[in-house]
Amino acid sequence: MAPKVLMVAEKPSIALSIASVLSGGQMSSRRGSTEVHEFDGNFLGFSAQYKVTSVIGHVFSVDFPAAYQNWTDTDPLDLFDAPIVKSESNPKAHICRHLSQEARGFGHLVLWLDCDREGENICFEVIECTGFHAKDGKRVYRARFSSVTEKDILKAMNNLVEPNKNEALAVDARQEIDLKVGVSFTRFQTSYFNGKYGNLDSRVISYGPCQTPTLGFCVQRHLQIITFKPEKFWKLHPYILHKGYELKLEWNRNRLFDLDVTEMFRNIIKEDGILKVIAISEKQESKSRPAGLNTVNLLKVASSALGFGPQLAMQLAERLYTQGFISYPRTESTAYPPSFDFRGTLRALDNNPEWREYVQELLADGYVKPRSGNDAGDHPPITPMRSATQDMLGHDAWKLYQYVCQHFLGTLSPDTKYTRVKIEFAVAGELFQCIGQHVTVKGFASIMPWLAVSEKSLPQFTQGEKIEISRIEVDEGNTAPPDYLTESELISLMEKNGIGTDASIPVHINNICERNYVQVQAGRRLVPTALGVSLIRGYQCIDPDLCLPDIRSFIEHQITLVAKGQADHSLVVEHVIKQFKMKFSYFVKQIENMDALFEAEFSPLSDSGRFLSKCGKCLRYMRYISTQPSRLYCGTCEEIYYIPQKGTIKLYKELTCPLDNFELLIFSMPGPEGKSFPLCPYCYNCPPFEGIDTLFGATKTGSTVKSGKGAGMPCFLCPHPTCQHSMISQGVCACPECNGTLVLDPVSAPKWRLYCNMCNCLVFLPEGAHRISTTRDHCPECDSTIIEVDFNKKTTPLKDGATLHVGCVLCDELLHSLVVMKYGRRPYPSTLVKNISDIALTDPKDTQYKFANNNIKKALKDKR
DNA sequence: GCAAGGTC
Repeated sequence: MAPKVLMVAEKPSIALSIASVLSGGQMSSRRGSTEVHEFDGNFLGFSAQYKVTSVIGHVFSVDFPAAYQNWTDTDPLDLFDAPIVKSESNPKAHICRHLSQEARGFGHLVLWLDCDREGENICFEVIECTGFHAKDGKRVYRARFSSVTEKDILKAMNNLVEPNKNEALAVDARQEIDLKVGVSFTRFQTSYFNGKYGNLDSRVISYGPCQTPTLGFCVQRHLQIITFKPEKFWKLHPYILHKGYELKLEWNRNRLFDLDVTEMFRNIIKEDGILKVIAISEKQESKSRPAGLNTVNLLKVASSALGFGPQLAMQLAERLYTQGFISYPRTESTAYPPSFDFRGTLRALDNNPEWREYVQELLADGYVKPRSGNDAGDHPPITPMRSATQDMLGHDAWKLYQYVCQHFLGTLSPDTKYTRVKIEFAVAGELFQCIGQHVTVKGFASIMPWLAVSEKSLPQFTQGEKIEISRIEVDEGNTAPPDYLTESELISLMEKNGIGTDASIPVHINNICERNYVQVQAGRRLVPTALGVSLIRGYQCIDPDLCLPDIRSFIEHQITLVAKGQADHSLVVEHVIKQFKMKFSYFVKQIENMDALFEAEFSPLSDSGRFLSKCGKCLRYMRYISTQPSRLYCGTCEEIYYIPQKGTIKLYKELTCPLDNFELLIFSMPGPEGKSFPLCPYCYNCPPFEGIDTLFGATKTGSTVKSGKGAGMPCFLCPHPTCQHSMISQGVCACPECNGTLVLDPVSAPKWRLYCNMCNCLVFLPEGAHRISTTRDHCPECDSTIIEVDFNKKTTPLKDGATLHVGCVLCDELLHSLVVMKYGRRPYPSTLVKNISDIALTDPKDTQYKFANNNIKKALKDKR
C-alpha cells in the first residue's frame, strides 16, 4: 500500500509553498480550519499520497486551572506552586480537531514547523493533536530547512531528522516561568494599588519580564533627563578668507568649560594672527549600501521616518503581504538567499512611474551584488513583489511600500563614494582643522536621498602656506541632556538586550502604552507617565533586578540549558520559580517603599470624590463629584466645571485640549444606543468660539466659571480647524433628519457608528471593522468627509482579502450598501431632551444653536 | 482583569 504522508507547517503560507514545490504545482487544495493541499509523489523511494496543511502558530497556551482564576480568593504567592494547564490558544479555529481528522489513516507525519525553539515546541503540539506518539508503526519526521526555497525544501525532504524534545521542553519551561512570574506580580500590584488610589489611570498594573525592562529603558532615560545639570562651555572658531571662501575652523580641543582659559587662548591666537597649514590629507571614503531589510529594521524606519508605531507598521506590512505587494514581512534575515531572483524583482518595478528610470538603469548597467548580511535561517529579507501606486494602497500603506522598494533598490546599488579632505592648521601652538567632502559616486543615496553624504567644498591649500585669521569667534553653549527615547532607539535597545522577538517587540511597546506607563509624544518619543516612573523607581528601591534587562537574559540562559540537554526541564523550572518566589515574597514585604512613591503622586480612594482629570491651568488633578449635579472641582483654582448628567464619565486616554490644556473626558450616555463623545471640561463650560453658548446636556444651576456665558460645547460642536477631536475633524456629513452634523463616535469600536450632534439620528457603519477614521479629504460629489475603513481580515467584503477601503459613506457604492441608518426613538435623558427640544420646537433659525451650527458649517467650508 | 510567544 502506498505510504500516506501528512505534513504540517507553522502557517498557511508555508504549507502552500511546500506543497507547491513538492508537487511541482500539481496539487489540489481544499479549505478546512486551515487549507489542505493534496498530491501524489515519492516518499523514501515509494510512491506516496501527500497531504500538506498547517497550524496557525502555537496550538496551545498555558494558564492556571479554574480554581486559581479568582483574584480575591487566590493568594498570588500560591501561584508559584500552582499546577498549570494547556488549552487551545484559539478554540474557535479548532486546529486540534483539524489535525486529528487529517491524520486519520496516515502513517507518516513530517513536521515543517519554523526551525527555531518555538517551532520545535509546536512540533510536539502537533504530535499531540495527531495522536502519532501513541500508536505503533507511525513515523514522525522533522524537516530542517533554512529558507522556504525549492532547493532548501528538497534538501530538507532528503535529510529528515527527529524533532528535538529538549528544545521543545525549553519553551515549556519559559511558558511556565513567564506565566507564574507575570501573573503573580501583576495581580498583587494591581490589587494593592488599585484598591488604594482613585486616580490610577490603568485598569491593570502589570508586571512582566519583557514589558517591565522595556518600561525600565524609558524611565532610565527620563531620570537621566530630569537629573541632568547643564554646564556652560566655550568653543574657539577662527575664520579665514581664502580664495573667495570664508571658512570657519574647528578647534582640536573642541570645547573648554572655563571662560577665562578660553579667553586666554583667544588672546594668544589673536596676537599671533597667522595660521600655518601643517598637513593636508585626502582619503577615499565610502558609505555602505544597506543589507536586506528585516522586520526590526523596517519597524525602526517606520517609527523614526514615517511616524508609524510598530503595531500599525506591522498591520500595514501584513496587508501589503497578503495582497501580494511585498514578501513575507516577519523575518530576522538581512541576507538574500543565493537563488534570489533580483532581475525578476527589478522587472516587477520597471513600469512604476516612481522608480522606472532608476530600475531601468540598474537593469541595463547591471546591478551590484548585495551585501552578505545575516542569514537567520528564516525568511528572505522583505522585498517588493509587484508594482503598486499610491491610489492602490492608501496613504499609509503606500509610504511603507515605498520604503520597502527604495530599500530593495538601495541594496542593489553601489556604495556611496566620496573624498574627504582634511586641512590642519597651527597657530600659537594650537591646532585647528577644516574638512571638505566631495561625492564621487552617489550610489544608493540616489534612491535613498536622506542617507546622502553632504557636499562641502574647500579651496586649494598648500603645505606650509600661511594665512591670516580674519576674525575669531567664541561660541558659548550649554551641555544638554539626551532627549527622550525614540521608539526606534527603544527597539534597538530591546533587540540588543534580547527583550522580545521581532514579532513580540511591538506588543511589548504597545503594552506599556496601553497600560499608561508611557506616552508617545512628538517624533515618536516615549515619555513615561507618573505611574510608569513610580513603578520603576519602586522596583529600583526594592529589588532593581525586577526591572533590569538581565531578568530576561537570566531566564533565557536557564532554559538554554534545557534546550541543550545540559539540565533537566523540571529541575530548571523548579529552581527558577523558587528564586522568583523569594523575590516575590520580599517585594510584598517591601511594598511600602514603592507605595511611598505612589502616595506622592496619586490620591487615596478614601478622600471624597475621586481624582479624574488634570486642570489645564494648574495641571493638578481635579476631583470628580458624582453626586448630582455631577461636576469637577479643581481644589487649587477653586473652580467648578459642570459636565453632562446621567451618564458615565471617564478620562479620554490622557489627551488634552489644544486650546486650554485641560485633559479630555469621554462621556457616554446610558443604554446600547447612547452616544459617546469627548469633551474638554473648560470648553464645555466656557465655549471659546462665538455663538456656541447654548447648553448641551449640562445643568444650569449657576455657573461658577466667571467668563461663562453659559455652557455646552462638547468636542462634537467645536469648530477648531485642526484638533483631531473637533467637529471639523470628526464630522462626516449633514444629518438627514435635522440641521445637525453626523459625527464619528470615536470609541464605538467594534460597532462603529456616526451620530448626529443635534438629534437622535444614528448611522451604523460596517460592524467589526478594525479601525474607522475620518480623513482630511472631501467627496467631490456631495462634500462629505471621506472616511477610511480598515476591515477585519476575516470578514472583509473586499476582493483578495484586501482590508483598506477609502470612500464617502453616501456616494461610495460599497460603503453605502454597508451603512444602516436609524432614527433613535428613545428620548435622551431629561436634561438633554429639554435642551434639544427647546431648539427643535422653536424655529431653529432663531436659536443661538443654529447660529453656532452655521458657524461650524462655515468653518467646515473654510477648512477646504 | 494577569505573561510571552506564535500567527491571524
